[in-house]
Amino acid sequence: MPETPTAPTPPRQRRKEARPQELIDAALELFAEKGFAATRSEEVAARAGVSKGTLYLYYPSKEELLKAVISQRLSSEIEAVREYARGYRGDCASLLREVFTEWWRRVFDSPTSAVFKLVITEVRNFPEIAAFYRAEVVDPATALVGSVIERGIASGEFRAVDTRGAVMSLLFPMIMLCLHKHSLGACAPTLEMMDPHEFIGQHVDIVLHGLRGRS
Amino acid sequence: MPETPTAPTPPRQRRKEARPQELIDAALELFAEKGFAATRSEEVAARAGVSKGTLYLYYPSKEELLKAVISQRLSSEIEAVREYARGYRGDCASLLREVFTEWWRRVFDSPTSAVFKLVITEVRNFPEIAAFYRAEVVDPATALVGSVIERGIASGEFRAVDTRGAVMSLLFPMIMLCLHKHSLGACAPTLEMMDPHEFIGQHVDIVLHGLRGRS
Amino acid sequence: MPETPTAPTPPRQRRKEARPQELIDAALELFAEKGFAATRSEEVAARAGVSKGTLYLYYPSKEELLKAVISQRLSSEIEAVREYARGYRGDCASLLREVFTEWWRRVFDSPTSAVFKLVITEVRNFPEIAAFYRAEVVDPATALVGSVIERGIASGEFRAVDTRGAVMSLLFPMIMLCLHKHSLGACAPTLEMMDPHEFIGQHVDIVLHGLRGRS
Amino acid sequence: MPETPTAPTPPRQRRKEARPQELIDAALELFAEKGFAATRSEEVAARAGVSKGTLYLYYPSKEELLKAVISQRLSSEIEAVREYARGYRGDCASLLREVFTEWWRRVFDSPTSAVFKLVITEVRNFPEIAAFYRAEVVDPATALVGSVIERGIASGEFRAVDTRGAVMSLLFPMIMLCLHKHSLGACAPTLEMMDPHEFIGQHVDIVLHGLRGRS
DNA sequence: AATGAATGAGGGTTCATTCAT
DNA sequence: AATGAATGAACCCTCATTCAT
Repeated sequence: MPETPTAPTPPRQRRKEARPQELIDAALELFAEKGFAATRSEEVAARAGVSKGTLYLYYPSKEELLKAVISQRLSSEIEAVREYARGYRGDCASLLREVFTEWWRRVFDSPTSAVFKLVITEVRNFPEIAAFYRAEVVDPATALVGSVIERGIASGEFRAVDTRGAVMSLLFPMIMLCLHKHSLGACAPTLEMMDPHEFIGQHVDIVLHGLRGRS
Repeated sequence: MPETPTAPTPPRQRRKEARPQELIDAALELFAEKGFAATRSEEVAARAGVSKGTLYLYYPSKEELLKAVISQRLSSEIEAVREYARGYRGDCASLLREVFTEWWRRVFDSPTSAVFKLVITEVRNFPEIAAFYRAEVVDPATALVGSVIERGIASGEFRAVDTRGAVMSLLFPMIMLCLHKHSLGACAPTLEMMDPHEFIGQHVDIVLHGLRGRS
Repeated sequence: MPETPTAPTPPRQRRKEARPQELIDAALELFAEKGFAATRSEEVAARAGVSKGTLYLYYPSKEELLKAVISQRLSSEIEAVREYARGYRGDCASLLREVFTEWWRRVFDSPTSAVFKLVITEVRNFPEIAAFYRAEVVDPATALVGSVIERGIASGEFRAVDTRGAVMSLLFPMIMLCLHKHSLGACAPTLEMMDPHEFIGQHVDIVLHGLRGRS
Repeated sequence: MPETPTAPTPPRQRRKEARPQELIDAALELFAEKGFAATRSEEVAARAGVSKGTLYLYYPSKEELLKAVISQRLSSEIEAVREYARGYRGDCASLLREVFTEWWRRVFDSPTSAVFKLVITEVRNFPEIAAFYRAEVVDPATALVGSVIERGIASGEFRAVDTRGAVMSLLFPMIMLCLHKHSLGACAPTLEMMDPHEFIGQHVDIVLHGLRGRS
């Protein structure tokens, strides 16, 4: 009796392979919402649709699950940015405007936005996370954006500001947007809040505008 | 006999007046460092130099202590800003530049900087904090900064951007600076980081510059 | 090698069905012996042969365990009396003598005897227990015994005494017997104490005798 | 400046001497109401109108206070009964009827009624109380009432019942009345309850009536 | 592989007792 | 003598983790 060729993996089988991702997704939601310490591992399992014991079949402890959550999410995003920047051709401002409006808008809408809250919240308790985050996220991002701005300064397109500060001026509000989405923004409809996607565009515009011209 | 080798219990001190502030200070440090849930109430007591039981003489529960920490710290800062803005005479950009460089630098250097991390981290677990923070901090701050920018737009000093977004562009990096100080920034010496005080100045400068001229 | 000297933890047993009753039995013994407040929940668990945590798998709090102890024990006895009285045919005095000598002797010998001490001791702290006990035990018992005595008075078999008082004269010593068993009687062999079973018979005899004849 | 001769002891002075009794009274009320373990020593002090520390000036521990409560109350009652019986002249039934109706009614109305609940509740936790109560209360009372009944049997006034049981038939309801007053009776107005004073009279009447005549 | 009953260390909170004032 | 702030052992309950099924 041949299997239907269009369903190569029966549901049960597929389930099993999907478990780690389902657990990570559930954990990210809950850790970001309530904090790592305040989240019970049974809740994570329940949200992933499995029992408490099953969680421990995939991750040896709650702490390892946390590390997996952070590294797995960030790793895929890092790869996405690399891909992005690699193929880019154009001037400095355009690249920045492009990356920010495209990449950050996607990140803001995705579960990855929650990772920033998680990192902010838990780095001090887990040094490994600090090391990983700095090496894999902060440093590459700073280097990428920083080099673009430096090129802009060298070409006279931008004023001679402190590059590191300019990077912060550009990036910090992006991160804050993600943090806000998962903290105050999740508590009740914030009235006086500009639409996040539009804000990203306006913010990049204001900062790039502010970088131009004579100092 | 150089000194008594047995000092089992330091002499009890009766310091009813000073305790609440000492407990709040200790709690803010620890809550911001490890998170509310991961901080043991005994640690807070120990850092304040009292025993576990004494904490409960002043605050009926760990949760009430948290609320006291947040409201007490913010209340005094709110009062400070009010004082600041009340007596101010000058143009829009000057006011903003003044407030930001003076007030935010002071906040960044003070323990209050930790409150932002605490709020971001815990609002979703404690609705009361959300309500308080929105009513006492977010709304007044947005209104204050927003009205200044609107006046700038009305007078033609600024471009006609979305005011709410401009407020975010200005404020978000200030908050991120505070968050960073108590998360990644506290883990190890960050190499590629501009000096916070200088960054505040440069950031206000860039944004205000970016707000000027034709759209 | 006679036996393994290290038996650190007895093997875990999964006995979901039997646990509730075992916990209730252990709790009744200890609550009656030491009082509710003076009994540690860990003691109850230990006497039931489980760990502290297991207790809370079955009862959400010590207080709920107390309520379960009382209602479970009394409910089954109430059913027994109903059964008893339902099928009875005979004169008043005979019914009373029968019920008392049979039913009370059985109760006295059973763990249920301890419930009376528990109720006396804890009603004032737990209003729910008062309501339950009055509705399910006091009122039905008073009604049952009272109606029998009233029939006796109506038929001229008994003197015209106050029925409610006669009920008390009959029942109070039964309850006191149970209380005594779990208080002074449990402290050391009471010398001058008539055998409880014989006392029940003699007491019913004396009171019924005392109810007869002219007033 | 002469003092008023009608107030030889100024209020403060009088207060100090009255303290032990006030503390005992407060403790009896609270211990009987909530149980020894569930009563906080600060509550006792507060009800006696003093501070926590003052309690420990008069009694070295909560347990010693409990013992003082019980022995002090009972000692004075014991003395009262001795006084009563010493001077009595009359037949057996009359003595019993007299003692019961007079003495028990007074006890029922006084705070002493609470001591019975306290003894029942706490004997098993405090062996000293058991010894004291047995030696000073149970044994003398049993002996006194028992000897009267035995004289009644010897004279043919009573049937040849078991004396110890007859004592129990007489006394148990008196004690139950006291227990009830401080447990269920204190929770809400018990509807179907005969007036205690009248019940005492009727009960003695029924039992003495039941003891008479041929067996 | 999956489950969920069982465990027990750990943490929040209470309260008897002490002691500086 | 009186107070009440301070202490810390003890207790209720939770939850990460284990393991019998």
